[in-house]
Amino acid sequence: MANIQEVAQKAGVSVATVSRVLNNNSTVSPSTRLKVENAIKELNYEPSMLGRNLRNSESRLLLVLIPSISNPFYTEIINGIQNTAIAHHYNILLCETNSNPEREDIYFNMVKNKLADGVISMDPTVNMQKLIELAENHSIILCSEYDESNVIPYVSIDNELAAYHAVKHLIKIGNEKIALINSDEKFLYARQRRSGYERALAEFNLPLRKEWIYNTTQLDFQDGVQAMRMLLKLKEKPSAIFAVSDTLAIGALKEMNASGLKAPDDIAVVGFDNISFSNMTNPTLTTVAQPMYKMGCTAATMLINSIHENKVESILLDHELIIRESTMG
Amino acid sequence: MANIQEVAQKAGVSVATVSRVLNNNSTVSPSTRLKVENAIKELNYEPSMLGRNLRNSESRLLLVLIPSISNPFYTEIINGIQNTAIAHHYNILLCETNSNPEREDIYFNMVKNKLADGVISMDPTVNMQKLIELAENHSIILCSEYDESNVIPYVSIDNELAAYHAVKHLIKIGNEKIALINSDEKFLYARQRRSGYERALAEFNLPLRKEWIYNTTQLDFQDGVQAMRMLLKLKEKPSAIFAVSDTLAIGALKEMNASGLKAPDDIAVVGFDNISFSNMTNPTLTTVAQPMYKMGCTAATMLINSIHENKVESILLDHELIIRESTMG
DNA sequence: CATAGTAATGTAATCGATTACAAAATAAAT
DNA sequence: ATTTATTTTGTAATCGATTACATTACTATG
Repeated sequence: MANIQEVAQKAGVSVATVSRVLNNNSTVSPSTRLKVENAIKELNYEPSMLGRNLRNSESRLLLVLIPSISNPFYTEIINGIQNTAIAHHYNILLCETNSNPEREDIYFNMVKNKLADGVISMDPTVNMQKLIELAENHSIILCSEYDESNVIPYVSIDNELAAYHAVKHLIKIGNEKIALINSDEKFLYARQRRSGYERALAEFNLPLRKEWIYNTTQLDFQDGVQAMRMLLKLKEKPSAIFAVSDTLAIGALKEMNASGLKAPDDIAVVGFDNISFSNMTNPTLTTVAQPMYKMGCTAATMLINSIHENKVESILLDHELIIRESTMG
Repeated sequence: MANIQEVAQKAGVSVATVSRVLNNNSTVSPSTRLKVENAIKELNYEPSMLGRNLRNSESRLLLVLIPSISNPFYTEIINGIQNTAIAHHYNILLCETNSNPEREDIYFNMVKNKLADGVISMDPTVNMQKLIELAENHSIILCSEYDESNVIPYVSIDNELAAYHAVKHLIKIGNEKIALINSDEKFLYARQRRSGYERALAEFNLPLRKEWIYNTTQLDFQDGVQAMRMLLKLKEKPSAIFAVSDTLAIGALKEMNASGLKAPDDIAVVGFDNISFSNMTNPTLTTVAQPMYKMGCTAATMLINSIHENKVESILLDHELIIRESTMG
């Protein structure tokens, strides 16, 4: 691959002139511009981003941290991020951390090393301490997951309110014994959603029974299966279930099926996230939809603003309850 | 962020010495090494990859092209790629092309621009012409998808044989009227799987009826729903279905459910890919599993070998038929 | 025609690292 | 003590671009 020197030589001009043509900056006479353009074509020249980035000390690359690409929840968010980034001439680098701190470090280093201009983190297991440290010198946005200290700008939804709405819906359709399948409450969203669940119960004077709250370690289908298995063993079984993730809810439905139970007649189920599978289950799953695409766009816009040294404010977007068969009689 | 000059100054040595400590290359005396290491710590210095990469003209970044991260099929492959890459001190850049040629161009340019050292393409819609052109000067591996011309090394499975096995299984359990839900046959794998389907039918002297072959445009659930809807409208309905993707098969199951039909009693169904959700459906889905993790590892190993100028041969890995409820009486 | 003013191009420093080669410091041998 | 060999360190070129500043080539004006 040719470099700028060779192009300059072939065109019979200096490297500066070639660079000017490349960036169509200052005034280059039409005739020399043509000469340079021809030389570029002939040599099949492509400017090296390494050289350019080193000089400009920017990479126009954005890091997007996700714990696992297998979680369909991230799909639309990433689309939003990507479209927005590309519109601003940035590219994104999808980084799957698998919640592995070492892998996380690799990506943090890319930012420190100027190989990326900023980070959007969607990893709830991210080392917040390190991230905050990184945020002192670099642009970082939290998306969907965030930190209460509000040191790092975030975009998310009101998890407490969303959970409240979901549970209220279950109550409205006649349920009084409502279980919660929650993830590990070390995560902020898990604590917030539990709090919304509790608020709804309290508001209608329904009992809050701790055996109806099951915490999973992961968010896989299998965890939902396991949770439901436990709940069905109870003497007093719940009549409805709010799961904080569609994957858990789908696992729960699967286990109900295996036990010959039907939603919503035997047990009504509400999930969270509106992943594409949630419309493929039998019955289809009632769920809370987050404005994922918009969330992605917003996160990207915030990050790019932050990179350009603009002040950035955290944002909470609206959610929506999508009622399907698993809560419709 | 400090640079190597400042470290050198603080340590009272030359930049060369600092660089030597960084790469713990040649012999640096223990005492100066200590001085340098202290300076590095004090200044919180991290070497700039831009400078290093420019000088070494490598980025140690691998591009992984996928059409869409929403397809769960890629999950394990990517894990394999990532683990192998990291073991060799490479990082991967996940690139979602959305089958958009412009986006594809962006990523191709990153390679031409030395911002990435090589590419693993898993995008069946990739512009093969351009890719082959790129392969003249750069390291490229095709994974799962490939090109018959064999100009670019690939790792895949024997699609014809896998389809043959799947259909033979349907025949063995007593089906004679077997439909094929195939994707667009512009894709090589689609042609190969159809060919395996036809071979199995021919071997058992079963009729090959063109109304039992349905081609979808995409691989979404909805396409499977649509396909099944058409097949159920036929005067003579098939008794079994081989779908070339689990997503299609799951859509088909969904539509059967909606019509009050049960697998396998009314219609047996076999999918392809063994995505995690295929074990969550009701009934669970019989499917052809590809050794996805291994495929990813192999692809990464091949690419890294190729980057290091080693000769690389294409490889076909073994598949496995996983029999579940959708074909078990 | 001389000269000022503007447009076009070139020169060379710079970004932050690596490394061949040169030079200095130290150790070993006579 | 001098020479030689070896270890350690420094100097400066290099990777491929951008850009401030200098210089040259035009144009216009009196």
